[in-house]
Amino acid sequence: MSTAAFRPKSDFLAALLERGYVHQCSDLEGLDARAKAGELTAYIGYDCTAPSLHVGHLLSIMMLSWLQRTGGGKPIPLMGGGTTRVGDPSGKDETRKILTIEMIDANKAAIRNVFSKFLTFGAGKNDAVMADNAEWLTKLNYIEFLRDVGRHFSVNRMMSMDSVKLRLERDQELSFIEFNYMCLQAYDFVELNRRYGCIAQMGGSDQWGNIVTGIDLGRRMGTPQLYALTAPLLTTASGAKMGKTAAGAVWLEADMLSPYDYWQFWRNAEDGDVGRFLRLFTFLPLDEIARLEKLGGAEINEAKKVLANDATALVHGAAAADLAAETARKTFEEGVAAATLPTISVPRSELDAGLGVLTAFVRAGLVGSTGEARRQVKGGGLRVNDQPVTDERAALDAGQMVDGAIKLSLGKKKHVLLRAD
RNA sequence: GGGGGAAUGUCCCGAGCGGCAAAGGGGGCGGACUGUAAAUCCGCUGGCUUAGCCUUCGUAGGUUCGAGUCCUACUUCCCCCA
Repeated sequence: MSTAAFRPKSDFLAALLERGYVHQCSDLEGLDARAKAGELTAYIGYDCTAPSLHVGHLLSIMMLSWLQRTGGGKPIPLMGGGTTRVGDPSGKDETRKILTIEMIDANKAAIRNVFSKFLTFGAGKNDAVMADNAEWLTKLNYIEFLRDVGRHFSVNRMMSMDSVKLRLERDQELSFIEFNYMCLQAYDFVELNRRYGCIAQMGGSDQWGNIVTGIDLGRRMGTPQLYALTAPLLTTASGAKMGKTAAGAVWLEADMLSPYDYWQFWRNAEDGDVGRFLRLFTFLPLDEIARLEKLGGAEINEAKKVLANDATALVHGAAAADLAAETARKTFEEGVAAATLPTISVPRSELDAGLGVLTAFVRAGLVGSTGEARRQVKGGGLRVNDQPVTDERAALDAGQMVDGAIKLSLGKKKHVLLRAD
């Protein structure tokens, strides 16, 4: 369906469309009417494959938040406590490793708390509800499930779905357990409708097939009309997948990625992405965003700071965002070591004995091995207290401490303070 | 069941006459230029106590002074025939 010509009547869809959250929708008008009436209960499912969500998930969390703050209805984040045990084959060319149930439960527990920063939970009409499909999926009886639910699935149609077709065309293995994933996800939709009157599922564009399968199952099993809404896959202006680097994903949990590094991630956004990111990842009014987006040349950096501050405040709180901004200002604009940079400590005795520079950088986690440290020295990438390291045999000692710490830097952006204890 | 092919630097893709720490990409990291951006150019991209040593080419053996390369068995994947 074309989204361009559509004129939404609900604040919810208006916000989503204006800000660029919508990729595909099964029925914009129908969804719009329900949101206008404030009756749109919608869910998004989250896999429990890692102990933290990352920026890729943020887009969908924002959608749930918009649903609540525009009064369009009730958001339901669904933990995939059950479906993660099976594994989603969508967009994967290989069978995913099966996680142990203990790992899944641990991940689930870690993931849950992010949502409290974006949603208000409770029993009220617009209050969010946390669900977990392990609650119903693990209790299913195989025979009953096949009779009640399985008979509604057409294998012929499932074979034609992208996620399945891709594997078959490439002659890659698609195990039975994965083939069942979409049945379970479809059943989730029906179950959430029964439990909470949920009528819409949102998600990334890769989830379209799974969502539509759920709608179809709902029709056959007698639910009211269900709706699908997907968000675009995010890439940076230069075409790279967003939020994934070799160093790791941009996690939302502070113990997986510090608020300072999270702030830096947004601060380093490409020029061409700033406007889009402001619309998608902050709640700033659109006219304000339009003003920031127009800044040219070096002034765009002001917009990037706003982006970094707001995006960090949403996930880690305003205080952490301010601290990160202040640390960055001192580090980059004044060249002073701020006290809040990531810190490591070494025993005082070790420092007094003279700690090798290479070892120090490895300890700080800035490089992976002394070999890498050597190479960085040759390339001029390492600095101690802002002085380039030229001699790889040099040693650090207490005499180099400035305000009780030695500042180690890799490149221009990565800094760690070394303290003695 | 029969026949043929494949597995390479623990990010990915991919070359590799028996002398190999192993071509080339992509990605990543660093440098220069800038604005903590992009683009461009340059360097790096197994480990260590670095004139040297150690460990890597699906697994296990074998031939050889020497094996990613040859032989045998096994594992996994793909193709063709039944």
